Amino acid sequence: VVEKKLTIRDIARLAGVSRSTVSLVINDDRRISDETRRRVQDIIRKSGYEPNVLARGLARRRAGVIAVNVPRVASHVFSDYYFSEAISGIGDTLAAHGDRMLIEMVSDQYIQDGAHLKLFREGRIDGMLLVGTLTTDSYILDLARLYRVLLVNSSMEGVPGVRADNYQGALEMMRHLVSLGHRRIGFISGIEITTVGFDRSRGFRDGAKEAGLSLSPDLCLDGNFSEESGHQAGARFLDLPARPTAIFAANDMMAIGCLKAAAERGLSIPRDLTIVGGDDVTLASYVRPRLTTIRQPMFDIGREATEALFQLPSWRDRRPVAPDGRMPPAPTKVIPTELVVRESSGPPP
Amino acid sequence: VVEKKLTIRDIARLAGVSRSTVSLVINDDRRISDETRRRVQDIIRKSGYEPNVLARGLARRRAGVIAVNVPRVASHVFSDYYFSEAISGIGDTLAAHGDRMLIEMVSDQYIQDGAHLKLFREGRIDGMLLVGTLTTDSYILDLARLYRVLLVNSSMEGVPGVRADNYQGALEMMRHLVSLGHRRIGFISGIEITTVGFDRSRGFRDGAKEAGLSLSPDLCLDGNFSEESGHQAGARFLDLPARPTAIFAANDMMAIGCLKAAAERGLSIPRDLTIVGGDDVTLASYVRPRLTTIRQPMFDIGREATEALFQLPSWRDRRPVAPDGRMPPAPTKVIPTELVVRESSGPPP
DNA sequence: CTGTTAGCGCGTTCAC
DNA sequence: GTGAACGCGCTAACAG
Repeated sequence: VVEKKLTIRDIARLAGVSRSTVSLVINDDRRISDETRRRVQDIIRKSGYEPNVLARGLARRRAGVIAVNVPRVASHVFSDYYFSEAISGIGDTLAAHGDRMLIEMVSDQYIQDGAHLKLFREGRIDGMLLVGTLTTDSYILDLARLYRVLLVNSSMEGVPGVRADNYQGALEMMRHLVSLGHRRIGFISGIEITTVGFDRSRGFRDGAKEAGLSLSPDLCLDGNFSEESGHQAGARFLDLPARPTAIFAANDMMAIGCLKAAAERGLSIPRDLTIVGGDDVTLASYVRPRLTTIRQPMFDIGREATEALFQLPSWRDRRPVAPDGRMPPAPTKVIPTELVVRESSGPPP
Repeated sequence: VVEKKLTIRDIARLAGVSRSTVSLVINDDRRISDETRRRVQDIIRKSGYEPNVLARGLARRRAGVIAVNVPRVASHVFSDYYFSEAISGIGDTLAAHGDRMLIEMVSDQYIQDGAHLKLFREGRIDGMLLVGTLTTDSYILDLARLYRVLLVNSSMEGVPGVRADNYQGALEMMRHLVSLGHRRIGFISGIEITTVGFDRSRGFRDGAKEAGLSLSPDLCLDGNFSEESGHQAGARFLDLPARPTAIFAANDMMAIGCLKAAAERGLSIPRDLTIVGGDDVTLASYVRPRLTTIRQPMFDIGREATEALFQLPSWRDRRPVAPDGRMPPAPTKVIPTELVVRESSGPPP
C-alpha cells in the first residue's frame, strides 16, 4: 500500500519525450505542439504526478510559502476573533495566489534566536506577515530592510503595514459619547506599546480636546487590555467623589471588567453609567448590556495585508529611489473602523 | 541593503575545506576533527549562513513541515478557543521537534481538488493533522492508507487519531443531572456526523438508560450546534405540557440558545430549570448564569496528536503485520474530559 | 517552431 | 577528510 514517488523523469519516459519537454508542458510554454502537450498532460493526469515543490523552489528561488507570525501567548488570550479572522483573510488571499501559509508562534526566545531571519535565510519563506507585534520590537526594522515583511494591524516607521484606523475610531467614539451629552468621560488605556492601544489613547485625547473637555489625570487610568485591569480601573472611577458619567475602555475585555465593577455597585447600565470598549470581540454582543464598541475589519485587514505583501519589491530588486541612497518610503495602508452602537451607551443620568 | 545568499560552497571556500566536510560539521558527524569542526562552525556563525531547507529536504526526502487542516468555515464559527487551543498545542510540539506548521483551510472545493493528496505528492509535507473533520469525509481513509495522517478530536475506523472522551463526558454529565434529582431530561443533539456530536448523543442515551429514565422522543430534539438551533429546541421543550426539569445541549452555544428561550419565558436558571452544555467555550463562563459544561483539553489533545503523528510509520516502511496482508490497527488515543460544574445546574424545582 | 542537451540550484551520502 | 553521484525540476542555449 504505497504510492510510488513519481518524478519528471518517469513522466518523460512514459511520454517518450525529454524531461525538459515535460517541464515546458507543465509550465504552459507555447513552444510545445498541441499534440505533444495533450499526450504529456494526459499521462500526468492519469499517473497523479505532482512536481516536487522543493526541487521547483530550488530552481525558481521561491518557496511559495508566506509566514504568519503571531505572539505565542496571544494565541491563547486573544483566541477570540481577532487572530482567527485575520488569518482567514490571509489564508484566503494566499490560496488565491497559490501560496501556502506557515504559522509561527513567536515567543521571547524565538525573537532572541533570530528565528525570523533564519526563516528567510534558510529559504523557507518568501515573505512574512507580523500580527500582534509591539512598537518596541525593533528587530523588525532590520528584518524589513532585508526581506519582504509587513505589519498586520500595527505600524512602525520604515516598515510597511496595513492597519485599522483606531485613532479615528476612538475619535468617533468620543464624538458619540459627547453627542449623547457626556462631559465627564473616564478613559482606561490599553498597552501603549501596541499600535491599537497607542492610537486609541490619542483618539481619546484629541476627542476630548475637540469637545473642550478637561483632561484631568483623574480621568485617565492605565490598563493592560485585561479584564482584571478594567475591573480595577472601573472600580477606581466609580469610587471617585465625582465619578465620570461614561467610561471609555481601550478594549472590550476591559469594558467587561468595568461592567463587573458597575454591577458590584448596583449601577444600571446605561441608565446610571455608560461603558464602551473597542475591538468588537464575540463576547461584546453576549454580555448584558451588549457593548458599544469599535469594530476592526480584521478579515479585510488580513486580505489587504497579503495583497500588499505581494506588491513589495523583493530584496533582490530593492533599489534606492534617490541618488543619495534614500529608500522608497514603506507603503502603509489604513482601513476605517466602524462604530458599533449597542445598549451599553446612553445619555448621562 | 541586501544580504548575500550564502551557500555551503561559500562556507567551504572560506574554511578551505570541501562541501561535504561542511555538511558533516553541520550534522555533527564525528569523523571531523575538533579543530576543523571549530573553524567551520566559527565561519558559519560569523557569516550567518543557514543551510537551504529546500535543498536539504530534497536530499533527505523530508520537508520538515506538518500540515494542520482546519475547516474553512469553522475558523470563523468556532473561532473560540477550540481551534486556537489545539493549534497552540500542535505548534508547541512541532517547534520542539524542529518542524514547522502549515495551516490549510479546507473547503469543499479543496477536498474535491484532492488538495490533501497533492500536498503529500508534491513533497511539501511529511504528515497531516486533521482538525474538525466529519465522520463522512471518506477521502481521509485513502489518504491515511498512503501517508501519515492523524485525526484530532475525531475518529474514523482505520485512521489513527487522538480525541477527547466525549462519550464518557456526556455520561458523567447525565450522572451529575441524575444525582441532582432530575428524571425528565431533555437532550438537544449536535451534528451527528461529527465525532463530538455522535459521542455526546451516545453518552446521553446510555446515561439515561443507566438511570432507568425513559427515552421518549419528546425529550430528544435535533440541533446543529448553533445558538439558534438551541434556541428553537429549547423553546419547544419549554412549551411542552410536561416540560423537562433539565436540558442537556450537546454544546455550549446551543445551551446559550436555551438560556435565551428560558429568559424569554421568565424562567430563572437554575431554580426553575437546569441547562447544561459541552465544550467549555470562553463564553460559557461569561453568560449568566455561568454554564455547567464538559471541558475538552484541546491543548493537550493537540500536543498528544502531534506526538502520535511522529510515531506513525511513514509510508516507506509501512508493512502488514500478518502474512495475510493485514495492516496493523490504527492507533487511537482517548483523553478524559472534565465535568465543569457552574451555576446553570441545580436540583429540580 | 519544436524539442533536446547540458548545467544549475544546494545539501547529503557513500565509497575511497 | 574528499570527490562524485544523487535528489528533482528549471532554464538557457542549441539543433533539427
